[in-house]
Amino acid sequence: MNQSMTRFVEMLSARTRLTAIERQAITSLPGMTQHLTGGENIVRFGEPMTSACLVVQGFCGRVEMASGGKRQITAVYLAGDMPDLYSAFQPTSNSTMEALTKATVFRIPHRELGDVMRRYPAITEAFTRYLVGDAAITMEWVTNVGAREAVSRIAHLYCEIAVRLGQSIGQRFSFYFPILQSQLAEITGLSAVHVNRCLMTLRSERVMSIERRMVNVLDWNRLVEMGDFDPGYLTAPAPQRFANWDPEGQVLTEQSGKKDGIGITATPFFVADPPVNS
Amino acid sequence: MNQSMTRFVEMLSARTRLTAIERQAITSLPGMTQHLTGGENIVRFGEPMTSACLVVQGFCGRVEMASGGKRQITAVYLAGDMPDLYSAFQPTSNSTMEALTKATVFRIPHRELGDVMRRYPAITEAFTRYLVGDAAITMEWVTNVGAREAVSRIAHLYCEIAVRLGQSIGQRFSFYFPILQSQLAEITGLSAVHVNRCLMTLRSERVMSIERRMVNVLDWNRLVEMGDFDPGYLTAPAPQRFANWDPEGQVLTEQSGKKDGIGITATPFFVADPPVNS
DNA sequence: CGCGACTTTGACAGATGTCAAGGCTTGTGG
DNA sequence: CCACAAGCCTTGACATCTGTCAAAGTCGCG
Repeated sequence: MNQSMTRFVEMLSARTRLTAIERQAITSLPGMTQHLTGGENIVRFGEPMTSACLVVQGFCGRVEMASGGKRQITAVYLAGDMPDLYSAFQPTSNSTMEALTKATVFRIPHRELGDVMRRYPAITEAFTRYLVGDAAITMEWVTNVGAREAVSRIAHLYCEIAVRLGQSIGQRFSFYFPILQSQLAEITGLSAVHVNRCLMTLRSERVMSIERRMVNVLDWNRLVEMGDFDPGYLTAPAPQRFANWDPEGQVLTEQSGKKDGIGITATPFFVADPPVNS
Repeated sequence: MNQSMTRFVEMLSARTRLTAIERQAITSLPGMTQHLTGGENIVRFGEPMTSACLVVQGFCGRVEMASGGKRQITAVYLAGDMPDLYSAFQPTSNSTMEALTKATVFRIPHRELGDVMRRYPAITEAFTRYLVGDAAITMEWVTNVGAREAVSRIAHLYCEIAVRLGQSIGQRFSFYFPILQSQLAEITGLSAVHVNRCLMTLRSERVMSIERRMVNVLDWNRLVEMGDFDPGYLTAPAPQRFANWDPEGQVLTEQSGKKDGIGITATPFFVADPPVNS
């Protein structure tokens, strides 16, 4: 669990400057580990929710049903993602979430998330920015599915996953992404057969290949080009922070952040309960 | 401007319980009115932003470019929407926003938005829930473009717009939605010619017709069915609220909310600056 | 009244979907 | 360790939807 939680905190930190205390408050959030088999539902559409989950291992996704039983996967979540963080703000599920592969999730009660947001306003901020980042990905998916042709859509997806996994290093590299071709079809809005044809094309052109669930990128530049991929939507230029902004304009270091542990700093927006030191 | 601002506050209130004071704090946000012609850019991709805008009149949208100059509209915003509220949290534009028709927007400086969020934690919450709602729409668009065939996509879009405009009353009704067929094509990921063919089908089957930019819904049930439309994603079941939660479990009325005007209530999460009464 | 911007139509091309069969992997049980 | 079964991948033939191109028709604005 630890590693995925660390990853989650890193993603938050990429958009919001968090102190060590705040980071730890997130890391030590309690929850319940749950193991899932591929295809198993995590939450169903319309259900009331009382917890949000962190993906610890494996891959999860959101699925929407269209008429004729056609399925559309509208989001994919990797280890370290928190797919339904939104539910902490709106506790009714607005789509079905399922494990795309064998997966482990860590369910954190909304109550705990609420507590931590109340104690640390910067964490609320961080969550909101995380949601903003998520929305940017979804928007890019609209473009992917709406404006690119088949091979591009698939190439784009693999580019995105590679970057999100932090694996896109150099021209050639491999990563584990055990998604079925039928699921790729549901992601890209294509038929499974056509996905297969596209993968064959990518393979025969020495751009990428898939062997026993491992994705081998053979020519990253080419893949990026074919996928019309610009990673800009995955990152924020610089981390921000409103809460507890240092009055002197001095950047909060992990040092100065630690002050939160002893008392209230200069300009708190929240009246913080004293942080619990586990 | 007033009417669209009221609409915005209503949309916030649908998801977050706001007091009269808080609502007024939003309503009286200062800004600058700006008039735009159809096709004109509001913000370009990647630009730093210092304000967010409320759509006062007309229709705006986000546009992403794919290779070969193909454009995809990933979101449409109506009067009362705040298309780039996200920028208050992440002040770099992540897509180009343009006026889809002649439009008027009201630009509110981030500074002011930040102020109001700082003073009223419930407003921060409300903004976050608004962003969550926006994301739900975007996700539905992925499904629309990825999993439905041409006529359905178009029908679905019109259903969504009708509901968002609050115009879907009864079996037959009309509303003004002056979008070009070429823009419809950019929204649905189809070619303009094919959009035309689909519109002709809808017309000949007496489901809906378009006359001089007015959309006439002739058979709402049928349109909903053809569009595979379920309005669930547009609404939240019940408004929520964390901030200043009444300790007795008593519901905040506009009365009790007014207490905020005089001082700090029992369990504030924020140390509020005294609200400014304009 | 005339021009420019949209819409409408037709003919044709191309991309992607569907159906169906056969070949591989992978995991399980003997 | 082998054999089998189930699920997944691959391929081919063919159908269909949607895109492209081009021209004519319509609407609205100056």
